[in-house]
Amino acid sequence: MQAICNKFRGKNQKGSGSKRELILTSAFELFYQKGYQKTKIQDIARHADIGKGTFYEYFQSKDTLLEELLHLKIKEDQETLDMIRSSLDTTEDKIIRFYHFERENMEEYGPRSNVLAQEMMSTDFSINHEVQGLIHRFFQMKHQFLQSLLEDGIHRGEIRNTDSVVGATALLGAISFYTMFQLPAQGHSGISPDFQENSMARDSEFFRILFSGIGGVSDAEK
Amino acid sequence: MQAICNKFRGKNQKGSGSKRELILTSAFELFYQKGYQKTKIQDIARHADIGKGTFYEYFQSKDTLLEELLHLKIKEDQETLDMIRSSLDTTEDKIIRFYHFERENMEEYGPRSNVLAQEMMSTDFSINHEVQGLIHRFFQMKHQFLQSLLEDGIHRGEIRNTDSVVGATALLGAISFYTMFQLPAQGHSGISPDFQENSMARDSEFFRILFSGIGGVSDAEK
Amino acid sequence: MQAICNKFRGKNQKGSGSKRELILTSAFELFYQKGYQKTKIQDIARHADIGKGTFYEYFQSKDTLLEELLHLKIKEDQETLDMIRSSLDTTEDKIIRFYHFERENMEEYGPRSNVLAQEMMSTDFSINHEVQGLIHRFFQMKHQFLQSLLEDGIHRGEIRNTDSVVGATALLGAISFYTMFQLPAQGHSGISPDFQENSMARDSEFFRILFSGIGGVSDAEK
Amino acid sequence: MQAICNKFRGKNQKGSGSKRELILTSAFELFYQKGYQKTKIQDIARHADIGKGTFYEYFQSKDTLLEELLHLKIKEDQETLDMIRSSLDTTEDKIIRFYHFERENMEEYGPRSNVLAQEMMSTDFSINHEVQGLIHRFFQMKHQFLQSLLEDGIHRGEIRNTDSVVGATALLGAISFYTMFQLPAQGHSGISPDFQENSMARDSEFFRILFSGIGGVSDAEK
DNA sequence: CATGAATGAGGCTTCATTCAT
DNA sequence: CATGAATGAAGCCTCATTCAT
Repeated sequence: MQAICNKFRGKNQKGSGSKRELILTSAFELFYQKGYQKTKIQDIARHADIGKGTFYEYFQSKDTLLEELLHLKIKEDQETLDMIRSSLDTTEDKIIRFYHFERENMEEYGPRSNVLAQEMMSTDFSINHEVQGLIHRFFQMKHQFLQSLLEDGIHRGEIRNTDSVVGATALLGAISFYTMFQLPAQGHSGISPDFQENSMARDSEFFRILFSGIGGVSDAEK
Repeated sequence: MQAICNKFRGKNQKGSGSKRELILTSAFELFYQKGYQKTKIQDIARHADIGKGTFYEYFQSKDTLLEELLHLKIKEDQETLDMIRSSLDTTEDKIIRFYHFERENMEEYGPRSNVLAQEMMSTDFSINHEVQGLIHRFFQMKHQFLQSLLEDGIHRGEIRNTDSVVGATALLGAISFYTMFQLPAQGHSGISPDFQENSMARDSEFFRILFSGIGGVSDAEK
Repeated sequence: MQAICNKFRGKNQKGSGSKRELILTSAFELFYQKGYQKTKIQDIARHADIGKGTFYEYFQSKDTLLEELLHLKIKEDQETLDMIRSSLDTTEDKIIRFYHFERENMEEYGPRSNVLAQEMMSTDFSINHEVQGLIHRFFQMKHQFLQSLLEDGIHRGEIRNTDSVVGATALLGAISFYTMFQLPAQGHSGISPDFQENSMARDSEFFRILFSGIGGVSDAEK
Repeated sequence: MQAICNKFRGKNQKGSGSKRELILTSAFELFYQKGYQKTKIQDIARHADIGKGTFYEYFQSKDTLLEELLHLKIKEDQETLDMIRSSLDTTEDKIIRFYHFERENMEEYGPRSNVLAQEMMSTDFSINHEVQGLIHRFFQMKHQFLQSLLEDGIHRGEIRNTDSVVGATALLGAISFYTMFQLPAQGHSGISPDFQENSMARDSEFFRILFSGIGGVSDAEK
């Protein structure tokens, strides 16, 4: 997300872009922390240490900012996902990398266990249709990434022959929640107290579940 | 949700309770459909066919209403989950029943692919700390349900010996997303066009993935 | 203008209409006195002795209010003009009545020598196209009234055979300015100090000019 | 208006004056086209092809600019009017020349049927008292010009013996409106569709009305 | 109890003006 | 002199909440 400004520019761009980037970063962080609605322009300005009016030198509106933020995030994430997809790793490793990608995303912003994605699903976001579509695209992107991963894996024999659409959905959900529950909710202990430690071992366990399911011992083990 | 009022009463309860129940139901439905922020008191009043002032005869504030709604929902869901848990079904069937429970929840309200749960995660909800806690409890409840299901299943040998915390998280995420993506997003085709048909077959596939994972063919199959 | 509320109702109308009328009257008065732009919603609210929010109970926006005000004014004026036109008076008397109508209009509102009409011509008004059109209609109405008066007068032999379009324009301008300059500008003496007295005699002189022009003695007088 | 800067200098004058003049011209043009309120400092700067800050090198404020613009316009117009007044033409010709002067004024700026004068009457202009007075003086100047023309004409026997104050008012109004209605309103057909053609013949008719009035046939014609 | 008219705090946005470069 | 990025006062509008009937 640091490179945001080098990748995308709205119509309002000014000289250096450093302040524009500052606003983007501040806004993104606050949206993660407090949500879109509760983040006031004033908050963004204060956080970026600029005047309220300055915001509007760089962005047409709060809505426009969100739009751009989503565009950027989608573009950026898409690139990362493409890189993972085209790597030479096994399907399993690619999925693990996706998980780490999600996790870094989450850790980078805000102390709350809140995913922008989750928030985006909120219909409170449906201020304009443009944003609605972007949010949709955001999910679709991740879903399609996993889907293509599965299809490729199936083709290569690394993945059991499953419905890739269903599989991608399950994977996305499992990974999203697993990621989300790692961060402690603000002021409340996490979903489970145990979640704060042993992350390495727990991650292994998580992947084992993803790949082998929770089902009873396989016939082979008998 | 129809039975909400018979199960729980806030401090404000008045005589009949029927109007109170009407408000609760209306609010719940609208929150599902449009989100908390975008649902105005006026909307609730209109939907319940009462005056705006009447709302405040039964609830101290919009926040209070949400609090109570969550309390009720938690209580109600808790009861349902307890019933499932104490049934004589196999662990697998219990999980399937949980999925159907989630799905009914989703289908009952609103045309949008919006889960109150998802929305609740949104920090836009965090108007007061009380609500924050409730939202947390809401997730924790489902998580703990699945966790105990897993532990019980492991004990009974129906479930592979897994970390129940991690497993419950993965299950909850997978089921939540799978449920969520079944409903078409407003104005946008669902996450995948294929998702609109063959629900029976797809569900089977989904559960197969949950139980057997996506991993390659087991040794036994060789 | 007093009867405004009985003649026209926007979509927002509430019960009695008396408060709505109060707002309309207050706004109309303030627009006359201070102009549209300089009149703040707060001003209207204070003048009508209501809360700022109350304004929006009765009108969708400041723009909408202006629109309605123009609609009303046009409707009302149109009726008055129709009444004058269809009366049995001579054309000359009808024109005199039109002058008095304009003058009453002016005296009714505000201490300033400002005509809503003049103000309306200001492109500052061009907030939306709807309003633009209304302002245009406003002038057109008066112009057409005078035009039809002239045509009728010519037909009846009371008026010299003139181009009615040109004649109506000249009449409208002369009457508007003559009316306008009667009221002292705020803080400045009127256009001419003499304008404050002898209004009867001056009016006669004005009409003599309208009917006989300023040209030299007619041949008949020689 | 091109000669504006050579004729008048405010307190802020700097070296060359050419940039100052540029700003004045740009501002004047834009005020005519869009109105004072809707013309932003940014617009003026862009139109004059200078930086926004540069504006403030030459003028203390937007208000000050308007003040000066009015001062200049008054001075310039005054000179033109003095020239007309002191010419050897007949009174009738002088009035015709005044009309053409007004008309050129109008045609020179902007496509809108908007007279700065009209706009000036708008109290939206009354940002400070100084400006109010200037606007008043602006009208008074034209009024006095016509008044002195009439008095002179009466003295010379070219004009019927009329009240010169009233006569000047009627003339100013008639000429102003006749001028104004020649230009089509933005987006709306002019006050009358016929107004777009035959300007020569129409002008003659207009002056005939001014000089002979609209009254019935004179006795002599009988 | 029921109502809805009234309210004003609070949010987004505009734009004249300042000031560091 | 020239610039334009930065600013914040001020305006419009929303909506949760109150209160008189």
